[in-house]
Amino acid sequence: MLSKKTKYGLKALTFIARSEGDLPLQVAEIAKQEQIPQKFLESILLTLRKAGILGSKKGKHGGYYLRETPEDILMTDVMRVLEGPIAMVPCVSLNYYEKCDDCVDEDLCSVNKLMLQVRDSTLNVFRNTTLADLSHPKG
Amino acid sequence: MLSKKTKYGLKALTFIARSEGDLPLQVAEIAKQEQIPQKFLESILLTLRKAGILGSKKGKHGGYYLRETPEDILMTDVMRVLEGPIAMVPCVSLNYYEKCDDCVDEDLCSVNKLMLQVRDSTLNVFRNTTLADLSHPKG
DNA sequence: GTAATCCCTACTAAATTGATAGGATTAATA
DNA sequence: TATTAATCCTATCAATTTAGTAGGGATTAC
Repeated sequence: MLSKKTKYGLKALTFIARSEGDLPLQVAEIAKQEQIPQKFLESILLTLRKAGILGSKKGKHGGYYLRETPEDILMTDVMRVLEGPIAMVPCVSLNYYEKCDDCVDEDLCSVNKLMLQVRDSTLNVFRNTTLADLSHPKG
Repeated sequence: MLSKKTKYGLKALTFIARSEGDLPLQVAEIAKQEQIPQKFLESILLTLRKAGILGSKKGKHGGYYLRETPEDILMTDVMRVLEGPIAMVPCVSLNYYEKCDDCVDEDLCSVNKLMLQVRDSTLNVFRNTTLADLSHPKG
């Protein structure tokens, strides 16, 4: 299951991408429009900012904005920040590889074999989808 | 993350497929060979039996066996039984569709748009992978 | 200097996961 | 028929994760 965190994060990013003004958008505004608990959203946007996807401005009239144009924001990056590793098992993870302690030979492991394919196909989707793709009515 | 249940289930199925004798295999044997807690594995194999993927024989010299040949056991079925719906959100699920209560228009929803693609690509893998594929040394 | 806004830490309730425990039921066989 | 070996079933439990809440600190516009 997709976590609410990821779901809210994606919705918020899309909302910001669609607004595309010069002014930063406030958490309160996004939370209201997208029906997301404000405090929860706050922590999510903070994560996205720390990851370099969002920028922020503090104080009055502050808020969040995209660091790059939607066309340049890939889902690989967004999903890794929000949902964690794309691989479903560490032994097929590109960025967080870890050998299973119980696994004698990865080439013989059915879990490895299957999840490798799933990872590749999922990665293929994320690598070819930008925030712009998600923000347009059709596409 | 893939659950241990699914991981163990896949390993057990592969083990049974590779053994391919006439005799049913006992939980204790599989658990020992695959390093799986026996009681946990018991409940997993029971689930697979109730789903029609495994058959069982009770009593002395009993055990579990495949109901079909490995070539005919699709990962779509196995994964649905072990891990649940393949879709990461109910609104893109084929078998368990549910509309999001907060979502005004699915065609405009970025989460829907992205997860639909992920579901399709994952489903494509599962539909084209059989237990036989996972059981052979190469493939 | 005040109001608005992000920033940060800590806490918590509920759900899920990964088991374990104990025994009921069934079947082979001596 | 008694024994043994297996599946079957229910209940319980600890640890972890998820989804949030609470409260305030820091910063900036005006």
